[in-house]
Amino acid sequence: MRSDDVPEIRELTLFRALADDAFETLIRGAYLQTFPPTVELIREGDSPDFLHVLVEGGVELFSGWHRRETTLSMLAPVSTFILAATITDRPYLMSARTVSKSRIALIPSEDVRTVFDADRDFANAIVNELADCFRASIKHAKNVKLRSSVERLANYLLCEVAAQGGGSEEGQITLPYEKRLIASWLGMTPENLSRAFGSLRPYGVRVEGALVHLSDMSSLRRLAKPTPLIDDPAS
Amino acid sequence: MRSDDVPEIRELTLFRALADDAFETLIRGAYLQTFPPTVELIREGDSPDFLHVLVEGGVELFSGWHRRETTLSMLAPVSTFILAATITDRPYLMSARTVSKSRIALIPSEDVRTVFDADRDFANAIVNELADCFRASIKHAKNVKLRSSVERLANYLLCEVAAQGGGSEEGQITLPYEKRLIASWLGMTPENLSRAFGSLRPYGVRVEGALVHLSDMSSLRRLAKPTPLIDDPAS
DNA sequence: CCCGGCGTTTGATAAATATCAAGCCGTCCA
DNA sequence: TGGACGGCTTGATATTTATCAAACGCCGGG
Repeated sequence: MRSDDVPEIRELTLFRALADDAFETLIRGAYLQTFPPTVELIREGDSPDFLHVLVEGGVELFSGWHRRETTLSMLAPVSTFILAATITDRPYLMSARTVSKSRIALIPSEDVRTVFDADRDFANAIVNELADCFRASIKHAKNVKLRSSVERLANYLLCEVAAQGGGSEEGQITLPYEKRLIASWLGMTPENLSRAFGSLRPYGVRVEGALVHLSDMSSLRRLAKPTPLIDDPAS
Repeated sequence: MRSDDVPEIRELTLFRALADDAFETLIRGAYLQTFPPTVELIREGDSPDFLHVLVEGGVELFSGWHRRETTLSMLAPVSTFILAATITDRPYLMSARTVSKSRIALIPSEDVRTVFDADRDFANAIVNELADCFRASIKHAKNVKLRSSVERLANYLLCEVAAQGGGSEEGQITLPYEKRLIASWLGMTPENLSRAFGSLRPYGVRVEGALVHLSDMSSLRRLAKPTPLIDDPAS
């Protein structure tokens, strides 16, 4: 790894509390690599050689089964991925591909396990990260099992407008990636996402390419019935 | 806690490697309680006062949203639950209720966090438990998002027959709990589960109450197309 | 022993979602 | 600059799944 990349990694929540020598162990065998879009980084079923840390760009976690495919997570910097597989040394459950040009740190799994055993702060950070991933996954399952596709889209839009700093009555968001990915993450086909946008029109949702205008968020909220126990990524 | 209950707890994977004094800290404030069936133990949104350990019986983890409800996990002894909420001290994402008479150990969350910080073996066990929960949740999401309800049922039956020690060509299983719970876990209505059983008849599936006979598992397997990355609880 | 309740099944129907097909519209590349 | 490609939309249709209603049967309580 280039030495001027190191401070950047050091700043990540996962590594901030780490003792210097433990950190040194981790990065000794680590790479920081840049990938173009749509590169498959990981194939589900393979063994976890490296813990991955997305430093810049975007990554999709997805899974396939007999001609079907679904997106399970969209990652933004800074996130680790396949932490659970790394820690327990079991095969990946998801594949990963870049959605845009991305910089990714690759840390040998064995080193992660070594430092995990030796450094309590690191172990602590790992556990918190894992717990967050678990909770996110539960929320995802609840979203899919409890709501219709229109309801999922409505809630997605409300989450995005909050994240992108819109008002509480109207707002505007730019979809952060292709609609087909949003559709797949929300558990529907692209055609269905289009139609779902259409059926949100009476609730003040207007789409122009990647731009979405929300002109009546109260009414949208009445339809979406958001709850922190599904929709709040921080809760 | 009654002193003759202690050895039983001590045997659990989570506590086996634990130093004596650390274990003592955990046990000091703990209860072991017996609950009748259908008691609501935890309500989603509440704060995690206790880590729960199911010692005997059965527990359903479920979640509701506006008149809808879904089962996210069925627990058999010995399992912990709401570990993630306990560790990160955030509200429960799921409710829990007993499905049968159950004995459950309740360990104050604060004690769990204290021992977690002090004892490396315990931290290690916690992380493995968490990683397993996370992976199970991912598998659940994949199952729901990638397969139809008939496919989910077919795979469920194959999992059960393997767990209950059936052969590889034919076998018989007894459903471990009410069909409505299985339906809810598989993400369908009870009516639909009935019909799904019906459409598996040509694949050698015959139902008699809680007994299910599988007379042509090869054909069932061709339909189900099981994969360890969704169906193997141990992988 | 009979009764009532609840879980289950079955049927009829409706709603949600996917599939197939075609056309549109950008972008990228030759 | 023309064209090819991929993503998006729209329409028609098929499939999947849910809902509503009724009947059955098991099981526990009076």
